[in-house]
Amino acid sequence: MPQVSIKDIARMLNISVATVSRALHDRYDVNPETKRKVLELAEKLNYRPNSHAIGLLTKRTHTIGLVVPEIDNQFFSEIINGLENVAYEQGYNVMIFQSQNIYEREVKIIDQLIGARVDGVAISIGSSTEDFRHLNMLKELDIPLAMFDRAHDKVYGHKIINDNFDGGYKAGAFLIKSGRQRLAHIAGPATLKLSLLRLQGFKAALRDAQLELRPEYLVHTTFRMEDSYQTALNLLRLLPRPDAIFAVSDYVALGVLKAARELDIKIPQELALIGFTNLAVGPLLEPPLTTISQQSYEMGQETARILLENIESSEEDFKLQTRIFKPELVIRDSV
Amino acid sequence: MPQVSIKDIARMLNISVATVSRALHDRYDVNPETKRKVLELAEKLNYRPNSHAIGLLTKRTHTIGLVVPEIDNQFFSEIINGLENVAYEQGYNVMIFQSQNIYEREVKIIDQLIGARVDGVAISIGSSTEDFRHLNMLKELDIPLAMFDRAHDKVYGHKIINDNFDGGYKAGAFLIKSGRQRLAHIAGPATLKLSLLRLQGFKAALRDAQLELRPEYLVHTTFRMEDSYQTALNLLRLLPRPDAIFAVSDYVALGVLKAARELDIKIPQELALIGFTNLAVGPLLEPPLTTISQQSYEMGQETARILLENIESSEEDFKLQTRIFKPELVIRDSV
DNA sequence: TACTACTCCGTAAACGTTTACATACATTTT
DNA sequence: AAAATGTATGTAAACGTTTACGGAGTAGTA
Repeated sequence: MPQVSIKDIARMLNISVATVSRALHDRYDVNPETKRKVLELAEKLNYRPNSHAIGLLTKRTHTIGLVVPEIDNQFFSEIINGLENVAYEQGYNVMIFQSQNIYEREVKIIDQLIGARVDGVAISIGSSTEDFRHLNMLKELDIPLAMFDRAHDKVYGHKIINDNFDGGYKAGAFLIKSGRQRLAHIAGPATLKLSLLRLQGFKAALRDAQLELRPEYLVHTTFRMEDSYQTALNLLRLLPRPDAIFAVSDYVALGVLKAARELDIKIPQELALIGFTNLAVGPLLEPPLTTISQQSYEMGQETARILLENIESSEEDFKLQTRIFKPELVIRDSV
Repeated sequence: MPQVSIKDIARMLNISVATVSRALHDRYDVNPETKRKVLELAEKLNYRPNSHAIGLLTKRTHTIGLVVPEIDNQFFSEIINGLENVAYEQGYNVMIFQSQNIYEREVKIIDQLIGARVDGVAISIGSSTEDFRHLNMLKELDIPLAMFDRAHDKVYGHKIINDNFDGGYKAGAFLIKSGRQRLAHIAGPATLKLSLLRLQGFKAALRDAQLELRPEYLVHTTFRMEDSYQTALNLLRLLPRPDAIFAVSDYVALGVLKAARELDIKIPQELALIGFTNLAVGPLLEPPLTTISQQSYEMGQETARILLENIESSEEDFKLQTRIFKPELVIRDSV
């Protein structure tokens, strides 16, 4: 059974497609009796308007494209939730895509979103992306763009980000305050600005306490737990061993936790550990994880709000917005 | 700058749209020189084919719709990953939607997917869904449907599920084997078949050991940790207290863990705990969680394979497939 | 009567793309 | 010389929908 169109309904009722369209949209100039018949038949035949036809004609799809590096990461899935809920309330669909941090995939996704003529794009840029032409193309095509969490200055778009320097500083300061001396940092990919900012904040905290970050205590990893586990193992085998680790994210902290357990290192007695993100599992770990919180759900909401405001605004050049969330220290038992 | 179309290119080169289309598709009957010009201009103007126009004309969108109850649940996000990777390899896009377990949302999502003329739909049915007309409508419209994890017999579609009875049985048998007597079960929503099957399997294991499930030791909850935490608190305050809990999912087990910690109940000494799913955080908990594993990533892959095979098959009535994954016991320290 | 006003509906164009068919010219074959 | 073949391109229809415009019919008004 092929899907019914407005034409089919028109033919069956011996009226024109225009009348059917008007009836379905509850327009004023259509006979109540005709309208009734149309609505009844549409219902009976399970008519659903073809969004491609509408998109083609109106150039509005009421769809926003969402690109995240990976979906099986609670931080991003919470952002998705916040973003989707706001979009949903305003009658927009969200198409979610994952770049898997692969540059080529990201480019292809953007191409598809352009092809699908989405009304706007929200993205958290992948860690391997160093060429931003695909993103700046959106500006040329008048497609509003919002970057959340992972933004880049070379890209024209709104930014919804964390004060990562501040978060890094807070982490460092708290570790120092707890009496630790040999502070280490497992940083994120160097391509990400947030990695650098958290590192800089962390360094600043050390500097303010007249401490220095030993080069061998600074290592980089990806956000995947498997990687960070290996990295942590290496770090914890150094002599002298660090007595505190600031992990660039809670996922990385999970890797440290695993490595510490394997090496039989007691947390927080022998090693203080602080993460970043504030995942929901944090309080359930042993020990419950001290961390720097990011308001992921709220970031998602805010991203949607800014993007939708831009989309619905008729102004030629809508002003670029930057929204910076303040990270907060969440004290539990791992420090 | 509006987006360029094939018409614009045709006008600028003083040729017809047909020629442009042929050039872009690398057809045989087009002058190499013309082709070169077209490709160059298309590149220069950032031409991207309008997928709505193509979808409208060809009735094929190379898109599959994916509906999950919630995305911030590692089980589902791993399924998404498996599914998306397979789809991606075969040149299909995946549009991801969440129903939030809200029936009305699920219906609306299906309507949208029909409107978007997706080539196929994969869904894990929401826990509040009891009317399946929206799903069976897909059959009438010749849109292939695959249900994963949460399927229903009244719906016409492929099934990619777990042997939940077997999983429940294995959980019960293992708890009994470890010497526990007062077994309790925190079950999932009664609307879900998987809840009932896990429960039945669990009961069967008890029966085979001449044990009975005391009515007050059987409680229901949702899959949200907050709910299960409350439920677990109540359960653990009963007298006599259960000495073993089979949680319908790892998320629920996290709630139990939290409740047990709050009531200062030692696991596994005073309480054995077994979950279901095998989340990635399981080994990192204290104690590491014993659980029944579901092969989420593989389930996602299999769902995509079956669905795509159906889509690409030209057969009028492609035979319905059922794929049952065997759950396995993952022994850690919580029992 | 002749006008206006209103109600209801149809016509047709447009969105961007693909493709069957037709056409025009050039080249080869008989 | 005429016919056949080949090459490169154009024409036009189709997909499903919305909407500006116009027209027909009816009813009310001057």
